[in-house]
Amino acid sequence: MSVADRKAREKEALKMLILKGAKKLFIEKGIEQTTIRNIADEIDYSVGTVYVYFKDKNAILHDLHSIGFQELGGYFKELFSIEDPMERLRKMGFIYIKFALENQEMYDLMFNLKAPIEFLTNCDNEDWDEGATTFGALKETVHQCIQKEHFKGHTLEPLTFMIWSLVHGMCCLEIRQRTKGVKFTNPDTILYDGYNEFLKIIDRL
Amino acid sequence: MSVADRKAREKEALKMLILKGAKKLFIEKGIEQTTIRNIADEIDYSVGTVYVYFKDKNAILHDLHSIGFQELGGYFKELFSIEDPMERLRKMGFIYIKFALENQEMYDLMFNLKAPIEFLTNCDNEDWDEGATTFGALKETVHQCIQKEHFKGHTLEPLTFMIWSLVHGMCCLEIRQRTKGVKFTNPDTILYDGYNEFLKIIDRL
DNA sequence: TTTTATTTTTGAACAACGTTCATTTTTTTA
DNA sequence: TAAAAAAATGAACGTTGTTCAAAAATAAAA
Repeated sequence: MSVADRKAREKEALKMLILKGAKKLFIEKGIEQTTIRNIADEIDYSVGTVYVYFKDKNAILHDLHSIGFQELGGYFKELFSIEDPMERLRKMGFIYIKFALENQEMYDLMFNLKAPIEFLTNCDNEDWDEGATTFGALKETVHQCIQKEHFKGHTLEPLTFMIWSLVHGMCCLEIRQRTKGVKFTNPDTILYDGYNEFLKIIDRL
Repeated sequence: MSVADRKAREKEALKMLILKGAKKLFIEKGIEQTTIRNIADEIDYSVGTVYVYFKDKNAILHDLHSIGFQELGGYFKELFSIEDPMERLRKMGFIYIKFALENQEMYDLMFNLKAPIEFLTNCDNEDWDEGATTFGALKETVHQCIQKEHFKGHTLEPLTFMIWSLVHGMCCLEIRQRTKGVKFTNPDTILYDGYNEFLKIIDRL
């Protein structure tokens, strides 16, 4: 019994080692530039071993995308202590942007790359649980704002989606380099400047 | 003299033929799933010929991204006749979303894929003219709104960027399939529903 | 027209990729 | 210590983007 247990633990450990190596290389040189051979080299195993623990590259990317959501959850932790939902909403956006800028490759993987969603589709999995949960957290905060008489005349779900899109859009444009070359007056702070315009608006709602 | 002219015209024609074939396949089966060999087959030329007319795959993607901006310009044409800048701003967003939904692969290429920007970087080109021009058009409309006493207390460039991000974010989430699996009540109309929430807000500003 | 020069097109060949799987090595069990 | 099971291996396969010497087609010169 204990042998099987240890084996299971070792299997899990090696799986994590692969993911850790993959993440390191992804951050170092980009996801597209990282090959399975690179990952195998990084952790001193052969290519074949990687394929014993992961069906394909999409499976690695999906698991790493899930880890990304855990890390985003870590960033969000400090929000729990904020009572006022409007205050929490404001801060949530800032943290979201901060996470995206500090973890660009992971953010790309979580919200932009096709691989994690393709993996789910291949597994006949209709739902994107990580996304649904995170969106649910934002929706709950917006819901509380509405209960406190904010956002009069608005509909919860579309409003929440609009807010998500607003911050996501900024992060996306930045990470995919669409803010470079557009000749902003203040390119370095445009994300936070843009978000502040949003804050100015909702302060009045 | 006329021979050289004809040759130049033929060169241009073949270049366009390659782009046309590439675009067809991109729309049919996706950009990532389309190979140079596919493109060559499509237009009954060999692989080598494609490389005579384009430095690499990024060059094709960049030229096609420029064509995409021309097409977006076509969608935007009807905006010129709208006098009221607020009305024009509202409609601009709708058309932007419409373009994105009706030309998903092209939109992805224009605003998401790294290839066109990588191409510019490789050519030591700092500027992304197509993006800057389109952003400029939006900025001009927002500027006229401000002149008509709308958006009091807001700063032009960050506000414009925020609006762009809002619609881009929605299109991006949709195209990259992040709206599927999140269990929206009305997944089919969420983009327009979300944008309508934005319209409700700016109607009061 | 025939020959030479130039331009255009070709597709085999290369390195690198994701992926597979028969074989080898290691570990567990008898 | 020997047999069985599990884990790890890396050569090999099909595809990819890309290159480039050779071939084919066209233009210029004779």
